Amino acid sequence: MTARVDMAIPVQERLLAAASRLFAERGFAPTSVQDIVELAGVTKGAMYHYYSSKDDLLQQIYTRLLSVQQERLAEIAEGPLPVAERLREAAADVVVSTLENLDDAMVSFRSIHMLPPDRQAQVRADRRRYHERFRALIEEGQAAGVFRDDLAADLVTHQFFGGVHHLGSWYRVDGALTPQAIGGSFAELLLRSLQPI
Amino acid sequence: MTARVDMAIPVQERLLAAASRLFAERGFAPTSVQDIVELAGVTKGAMYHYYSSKDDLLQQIYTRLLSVQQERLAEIAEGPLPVAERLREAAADVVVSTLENLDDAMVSFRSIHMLPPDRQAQVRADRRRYHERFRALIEEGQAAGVFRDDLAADLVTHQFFGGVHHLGSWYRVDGALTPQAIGGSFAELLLRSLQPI
DNA sequence: GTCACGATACCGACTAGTAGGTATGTCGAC
DNA sequence: GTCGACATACCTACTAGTCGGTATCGTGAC
Repeated sequence: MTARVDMAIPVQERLLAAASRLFAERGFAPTSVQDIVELAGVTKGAMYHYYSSKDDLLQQIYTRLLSVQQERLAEIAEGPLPVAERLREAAADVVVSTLENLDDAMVSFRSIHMLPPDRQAQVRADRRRYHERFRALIEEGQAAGVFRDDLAADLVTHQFFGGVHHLGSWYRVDGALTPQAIGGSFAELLLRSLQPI
Repeated sequence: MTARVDMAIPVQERLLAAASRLFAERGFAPTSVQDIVELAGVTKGAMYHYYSSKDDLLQQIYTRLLSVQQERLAEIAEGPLPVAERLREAAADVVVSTLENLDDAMVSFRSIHMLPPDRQAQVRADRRRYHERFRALIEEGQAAGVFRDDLAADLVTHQFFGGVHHLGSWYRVDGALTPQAIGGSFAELLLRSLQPI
């Protein structure tokens, strides 16, 4: 089982990648630390050298993804384009970045409740900030009159991110649709649904 | 811990309700059979008398929800209304029925991969049929020219059900929004995004 | 009416195995 | 010689599921 491991990649990264893969495939609880270290081609000693616990691995996965997405959203949201175009770009981008980090994303979306309550709270707070930044774009467009305002921005955001969270349960890497195509379609759906009456 | 249990409700139902609650809250794997029987106010003997395994409980929860939703969708889809109205009703209804069975729904959406592969396949097949029935409504509308047809019906369906699956992570029973209001808004978003250009 | 008797409903102690985590050992670089 | 980077051996807690047993119920004979 330790055969096909690329030993050039640092042990820390191999462990995190292995954990992400297995957590995404089977879920957090049913994946044993033993499974992870075998896939990474090391032993438990190595894992507990770099990470303090199984929970720690989960949190690192979560943090890694969210920091990437938060950065990209901030850059787009603060850009110079009109609000409708910024929202379109932000929507398409979160789809693409989710699909490009699908293991991490699936784990993040499905396994938060496996963290101890305090870690969980922090994670939720981070995600909430992300959600609010996105929602603010919609509200900005509503205030400017370019989006219909008879639908709560919060609800629209939840509905949209639901679609994003759900990507992992149907997207196939070898399928016909590229991440960019899906992102474009999702963004179009969102923009269209916000078009004033 | 066996204090607040309504002993009038049959043991089988109490067990299923307890399992659904706990699986929804903590996930399948981290919930022990002991937790379930304590919440239901019985012992393991009772549980293994009515159910063959922990997996069996999960499958019963799944089946219970899907059969309800499948029936309701079929009734609506075969109704006499114009296709746009049938889609609106179906969309709103799945939101309402999901929120009315939120524990079951969360478990179904999050814990399929905990079932043994053969059970899992059957469950996926059932869900796929549901998905396809819904998608057929969209395709019918596209063929009739009342929906735009430059977006794949499959993609639209996935995006919409993503929003439905995600309901459990933000909906609060004591919140301001009723299930009907949310269903109405979701349906409006969907219909709007399908409006011809 | 009551008694025998078989079935159903349920109890709770037990087991075999697995899990996360730790303690200690090895070894090469500097 | 000591420090980082791992390996190996092991501990303890906990889990799903089993099993022998009991209590209650339904029912038919008399």
